[in-house]
Amino acid sequence: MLDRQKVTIQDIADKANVSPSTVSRVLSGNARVVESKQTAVLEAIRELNYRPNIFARGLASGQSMTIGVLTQNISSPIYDAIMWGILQNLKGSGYSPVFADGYWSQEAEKNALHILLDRHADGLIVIGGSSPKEVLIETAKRVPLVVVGREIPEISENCLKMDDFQGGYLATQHLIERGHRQIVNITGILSHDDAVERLEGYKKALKEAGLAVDDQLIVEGGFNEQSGVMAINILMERGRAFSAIFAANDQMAFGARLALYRKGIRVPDDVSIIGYDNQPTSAYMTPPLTTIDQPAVELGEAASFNILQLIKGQAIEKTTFPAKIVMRESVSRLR
Amino acid sequence: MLDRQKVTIQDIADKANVSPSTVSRVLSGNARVVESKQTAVLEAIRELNYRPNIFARGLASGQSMTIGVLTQNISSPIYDAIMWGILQNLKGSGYSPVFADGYWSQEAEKNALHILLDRHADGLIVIGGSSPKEVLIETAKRVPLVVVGREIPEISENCLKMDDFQGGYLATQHLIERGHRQIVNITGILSHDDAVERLEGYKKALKEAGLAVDDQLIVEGGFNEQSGVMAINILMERGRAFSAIFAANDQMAFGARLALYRKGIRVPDDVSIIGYDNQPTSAYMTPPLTTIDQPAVELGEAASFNILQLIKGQAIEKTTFPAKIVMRESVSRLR
DNA sequence: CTGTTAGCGCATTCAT
DNA sequence: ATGAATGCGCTAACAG
Repeated sequence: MLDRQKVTIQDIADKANVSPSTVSRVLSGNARVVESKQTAVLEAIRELNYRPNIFARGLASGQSMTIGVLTQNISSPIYDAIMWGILQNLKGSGYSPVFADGYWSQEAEKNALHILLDRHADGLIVIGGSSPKEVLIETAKRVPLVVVGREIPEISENCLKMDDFQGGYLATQHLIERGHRQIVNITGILSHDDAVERLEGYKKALKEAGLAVDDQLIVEGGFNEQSGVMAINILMERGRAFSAIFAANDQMAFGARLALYRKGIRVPDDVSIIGYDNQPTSAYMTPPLTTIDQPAVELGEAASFNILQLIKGQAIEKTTFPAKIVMRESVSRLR
Repeated sequence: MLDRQKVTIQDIADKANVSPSTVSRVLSGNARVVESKQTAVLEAIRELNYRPNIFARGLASGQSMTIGVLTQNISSPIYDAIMWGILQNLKGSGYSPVFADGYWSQEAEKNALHILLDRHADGLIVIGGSSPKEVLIETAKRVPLVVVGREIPEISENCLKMDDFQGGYLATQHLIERGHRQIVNITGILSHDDAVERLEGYKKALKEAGLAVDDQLIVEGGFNEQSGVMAINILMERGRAFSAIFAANDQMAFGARLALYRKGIRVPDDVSIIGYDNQPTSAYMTPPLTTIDQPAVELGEAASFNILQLIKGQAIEKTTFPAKIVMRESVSRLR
């Protein structure tokens, strides 16, 4: 055992000729301390390079001053944007984020949730995921919770989400309006609510336009580029003709686009594509991709703002993030 | 303050008719306990759904049972792969990883390091980064440390890295061998050692072949796709002709490729590209990209293996990861 | 405003 | 093999 953390609050107290409590007070800022002692303590802290022991602090106060963030895949661009938003708003709040990754697996996600709970996170931000809603409802009773990207009626106030159904609807409608009738849907992981909703939106738009929902034109993807590529292969094998694709996120849209490109199929001349998320990278990188806007950074900011409010015991107001199409040139009009 | 964590070790002791010490013993497994009491305790734990308080445990034991991982950008594919390797090896070790992100900024990185230290991580894995080496040397004295992707002579045993110089050299040599003489280098962030080394390797290969190093053909990138795109724009403005590009990572190679594509320049027919990292996504997604292999998962596995060894006070053996070219069809032979 | 006291929940002596 | 006692470093009443 290394003996770093040798200097304790008592050492500071001694050096500054005050009691430990006084040191604690200037540290927390919860009570007034005479100027002279204040500076003496601060000076001692600096000289001795004192760092509070978070274990002792957590044990005594019951708070960890951390916000647990449960994600599905830390290294996905959309999560990156959300996390960025979270960080921005947490800065200066005194709380630090602690991340745990669900790796798109329900088992790992459960485990990650436990880790966060065990670490006594003062608040929890759950981004998407496939945790049974009962688990989240139960969790919400024990600790301030904000769920991003899912709508759970029982704890609706804790949820922050875009209208995925509407997004899927708009995307599909956009294609229909442009004359497309054989429209593919590359869905997300269907154990995730948002994926299902986007699919339902797609179906609704078709039905509303009097078009049949053709299962052969629906392929379940995995929210990553590879699955977009594979989806095209699957579609080719099925042999159904199509003139447009609605992919449930930009990464899959991107994969699909590349797969088409390799087969010599042009976008949007031969096939139109619309994605989802409006990821900066997609926007900037790919040949222009029409997509549905997912205000990820804003979602993240709202999430951390809300969790802070909840921790402070203050009310939160429900913000809604409407679905919105961002048009670029990956959809063409059919004649 | 919520009163979750109501059930303590004392509750278990009471229910199982033993002393708290005994409960602690079965929990840690550090001492023999009679079978009957053992099962009684386990039963009580299960029934009361007991979870140890990590603060109390950390305070009493001085250990956190966590490994701090300092990254530069959690959401970068290469870090993702490294982290995956780390996770694999940590599983079942009793240690959990805790992540902190340096966001490619020295300031944020310093902060992240402090966070990890404050959390009393029992070991630290620092992936790349731009922390002054003095800081790392000092840190290594206080806590078991493994540095991935940097070579620091003073703590060489703690370092785990590929030969970036050799990688840059090989990549450039490969292009030269194929007849290219005007070779662009889109470098990484030059405050990072690995970026500098790849650049130096590039220069060495040029000189060795009797080619001049032309500053106009060198562009500093940011290790992401966007900077690859921008690099091409910058090059176009400069107006220097070139027939090949060596990009210091696959993401930038990818960006460069797209930028070229948009300008109607074909790869590899008009311009050859070689990347760095051999990222699965690149390999799978982009039109084949010749690249330098970066065994990220293996690096991650080695890192966590080593950190575990260090914590146990056991010796580690120095593994070397040689640079290796992975050839696909993004480099053509010039006639 | 400040010092004193008493735990927070657990691991770890030390006895037995 | 097991219980009792002690303390990890800090915060939060409680007095003054």
